[in-house]
Amino acid sequence: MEKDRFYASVYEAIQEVPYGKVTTYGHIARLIGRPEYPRGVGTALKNLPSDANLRFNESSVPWQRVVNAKGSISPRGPGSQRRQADALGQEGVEVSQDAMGEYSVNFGEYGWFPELLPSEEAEMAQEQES
DNA sequence: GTTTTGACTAGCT
DNA sequence: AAGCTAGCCAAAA
Repeated sequence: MEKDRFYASVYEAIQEVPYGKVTTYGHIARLIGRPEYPRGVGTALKNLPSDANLRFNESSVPWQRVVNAKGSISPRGPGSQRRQADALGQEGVEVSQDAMGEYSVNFGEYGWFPELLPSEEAEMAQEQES
């Protein structure tokens, strides 16, 4: 199904976000060729399986490295924001919390926004050979 | 089945 | 500058 391919693309793209860096839902959407559907990236993450036997699951996909365009951790279930903030802190990403309780990261220091996925660059290089 | 919600965002007020 | 809208479409209701 098309949606499954979309999910897989989302997970694959997120796996290329480097340790200690963060990117946005919108950026992932653009990287996989669906610039108009950043919301789908969020949906895919919401449905990320916990089952360790599956190819894509909570430990194989660095879900914590995805934040919203404002640089903050998107609100969802209670405690979930805190969990993500902790996960990021674990890998050296500073997460600050404002008076409103909103967690955010500094893109200048931690942002990761390539034009192409590293894997795609590799393919491009491959084609150059002759 | 149909309708509403929502890990979103760029563009307008 | 803070808030609203349209567009998006899978999930949940």
